[in-house]
Amino acid sequence: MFMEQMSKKERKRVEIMLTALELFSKNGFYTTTIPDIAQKLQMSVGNLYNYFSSKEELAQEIIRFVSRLIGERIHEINNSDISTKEKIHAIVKIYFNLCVDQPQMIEYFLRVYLANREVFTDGCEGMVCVAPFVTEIMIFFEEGVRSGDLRNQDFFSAFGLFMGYLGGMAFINGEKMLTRDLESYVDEIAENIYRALKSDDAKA
Amino acid sequence: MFMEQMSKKERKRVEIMLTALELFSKNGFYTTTIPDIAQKLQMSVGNLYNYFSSKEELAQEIIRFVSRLIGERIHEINNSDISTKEKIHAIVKIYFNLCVDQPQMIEYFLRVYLANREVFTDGCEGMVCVAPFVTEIMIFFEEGVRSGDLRNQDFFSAFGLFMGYLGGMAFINGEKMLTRDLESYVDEIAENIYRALKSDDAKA
Amino acid sequence: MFMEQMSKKERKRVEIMLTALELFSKNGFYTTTIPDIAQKLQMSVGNLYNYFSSKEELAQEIIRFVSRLIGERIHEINNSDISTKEKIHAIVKIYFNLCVDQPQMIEYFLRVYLANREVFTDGCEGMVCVAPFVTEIMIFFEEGVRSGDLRNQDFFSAFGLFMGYLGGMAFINGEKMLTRDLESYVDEIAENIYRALKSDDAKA
Amino acid sequence: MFMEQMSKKERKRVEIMLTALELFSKNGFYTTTIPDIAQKLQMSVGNLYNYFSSKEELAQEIIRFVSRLIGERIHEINNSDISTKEKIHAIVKIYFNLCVDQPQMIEYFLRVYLANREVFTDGCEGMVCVAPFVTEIMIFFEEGVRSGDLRNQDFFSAFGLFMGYLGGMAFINGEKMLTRDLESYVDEIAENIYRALKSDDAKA
DNA sequence: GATGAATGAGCTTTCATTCAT
DNA sequence: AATGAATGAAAGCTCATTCAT
Repeated sequence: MFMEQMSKKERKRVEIMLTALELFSKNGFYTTTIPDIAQKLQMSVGNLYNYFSSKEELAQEIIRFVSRLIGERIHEINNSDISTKEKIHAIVKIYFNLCVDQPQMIEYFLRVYLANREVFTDGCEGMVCVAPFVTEIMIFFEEGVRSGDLRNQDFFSAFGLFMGYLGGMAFINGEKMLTRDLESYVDEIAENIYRALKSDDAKA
Repeated sequence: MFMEQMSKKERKRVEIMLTALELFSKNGFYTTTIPDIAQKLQMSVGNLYNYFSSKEELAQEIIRFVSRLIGERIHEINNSDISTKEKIHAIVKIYFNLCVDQPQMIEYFLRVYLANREVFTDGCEGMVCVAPFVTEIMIFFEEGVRSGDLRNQDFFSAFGLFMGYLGGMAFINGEKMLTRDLESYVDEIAENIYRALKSDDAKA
Repeated sequence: MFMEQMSKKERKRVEIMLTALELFSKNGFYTTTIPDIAQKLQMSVGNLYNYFSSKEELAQEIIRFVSRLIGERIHEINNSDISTKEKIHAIVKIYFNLCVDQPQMIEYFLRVYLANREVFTDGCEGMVCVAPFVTEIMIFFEEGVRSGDLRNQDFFSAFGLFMGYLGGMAFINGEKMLTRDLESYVDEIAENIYRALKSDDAKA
Repeated sequence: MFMEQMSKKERKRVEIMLTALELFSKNGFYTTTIPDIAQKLQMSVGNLYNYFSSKEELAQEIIRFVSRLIGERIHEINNSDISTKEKIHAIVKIYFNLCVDQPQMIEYFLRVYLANREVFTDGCEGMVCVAPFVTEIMIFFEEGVRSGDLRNQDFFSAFGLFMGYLGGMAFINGEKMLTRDLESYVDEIAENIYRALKSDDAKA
């Protein structure tokens, strides 16, 4: 697995990031303390600072990590030989799977990264830290337009729809407001997205 | 205006809420301090506690206030005699107007209320504090379905699309990622929403 | 009763003192706030300051009041035509009755006056504020000695025994450590005190 | 001495407790602040919280410490091969010595522990935190009864006499009301206690 | 690398007291 | 006499970060 080719120090960095990811997602950035993280890792606070020079740097590395990971998943979908409609379905499915299996990642995105912008400055401005992920969505969209499956419109109109919608559902699910399983929504939500974006001459 | 029929104490409460709303939205809940709020109001810290018994209570009252206010705007649209498609357009317009004219309100929703759920417990669980707003969206959706304009689907599928999309655009706009004016997006975004939700036999 | 010959202002002062006595005894001097007292009296804090110029003055007036009241009870016993042994019994009885019927008074003595000496300076030093009560004990003791019933010893040796003992029992009772009713201890405790103080040639 | 076998952290805890004991006794629990204690120790406020998690916990640990220490002194007396009458004398002597040499301890008992019961809850209810001391008095009393030296009576009647009396004298002494040296009272007070408790057939 | 005691600024909250009305 | 909003100093406590070991 990917941990194997890393140095011991890199492996420890990842371990710290995964633990901090969990705590930040569950309890929030400001309500999670460095001692909390160190304790869960059975590590001293002083030593934690040998791996990350500040709480902010740690938070930034985590969003880069998460963005890269989600980006990779979408990259695979972009590279697969399926229709635009099927790609939408696949992306929604991947996203909701993540929400259920690794909720920390999506929660981190919504409740740490998006909500505490003041933490993600100095090297994380704009989209810098989430570029791998945004780029893949952009590729998906442009290929859909080029192939004639999607209407040509402002990228952000499409991006906001796609990501806002999925994020919104993730939030509603996190609040335990859904009566059904989140994964059971995949079909209808993929359908809604497709209807919103498809070109008028695309097949239903 | 509405301030006139209030007692002096109620007016001061509203004044405090508006100032805190501004600071919380701009700087975040945890990074805004009570002394910050008091200073901006030219008021002593102690006196602020004569109006709100804790920072959390203040935050909760603000979300109730904002939800009521946005709910009222949508209520007017629901009551107006226009088509479902036009209602979608009107809601998007209202929302983006707010984003531009009173960005604090939308930011508060996205970055304070949604992001710091631990603050909104004890009287604000689930949707309690945003009910006025959610209810109006629900009414809009159900009337659209009843009239045959919208497909009948799970409410949250529609709600997530609508609100996730608008929230996503507000966020992107707040990040200064858009090259155009947010309000110039109203048409295409209303169109996307309508396409996603409309029933198959509705007119284009 | 005694309230009748007072001015309206004096009556209000007593009312405030009785309420503060209750709260101070139950919750302690520092944990009881002026707003607490005002609220229980259905009175504004500002107005309370028209009657007492500070929290400390209020506390001092209360101890004078309590000391005078207990002093009067003992005065009656001193003036009654009974033996020294019977007087001891009567004082213990009066004291334990008070503990049961008006526990605030004894508690105030033990937990407010004795414990927070820093509050009772400037006009309450030494025994000044409890003189009425101490004086009666002194009279009791000196008459007992003069009559030959009690051994002649240092007044404070006797006073410490008498009052320390009763105070100790009141404390133990307040802590709910006794299995029996406090009043059922009157006989044996009066007996112990008498044995400790009586002169060698007095009858058993 | 006993500090030697402790870890560095335990030694610091004791150092903090002794300093806090002094300040709490002299100035009271509520009028002594954490910054006061830290300053006297030449230590930062934050660091003090590395040793005790709250002001209340600190106060509780102190009473346990004091109770254990006084308990040990009485334990030695209980174990020594002297008459009941001599034991009473020894306990009074030990107690008055403490009052003179280490007044903080007795004052802490009387003015912090007994007076501020609300501080000593959650792990200090009833007698829990003073058990070592109370237990030794109980042992003394029961052995005295068993040996026929003391009358058999309710334990609390005897305990209240013994401890109330000594506490009362300590208080009077603390108030500078005595004209003589406290230690000069040992004989007559031990005598009074013995007279009160001894059995009728015991020798004078 | 690893530890965790130490720092100190800053947080939320409290409360006796004052004073304009 | 009566009100209660206003003050402001100070309290208990937290926590990111440092540093001697």
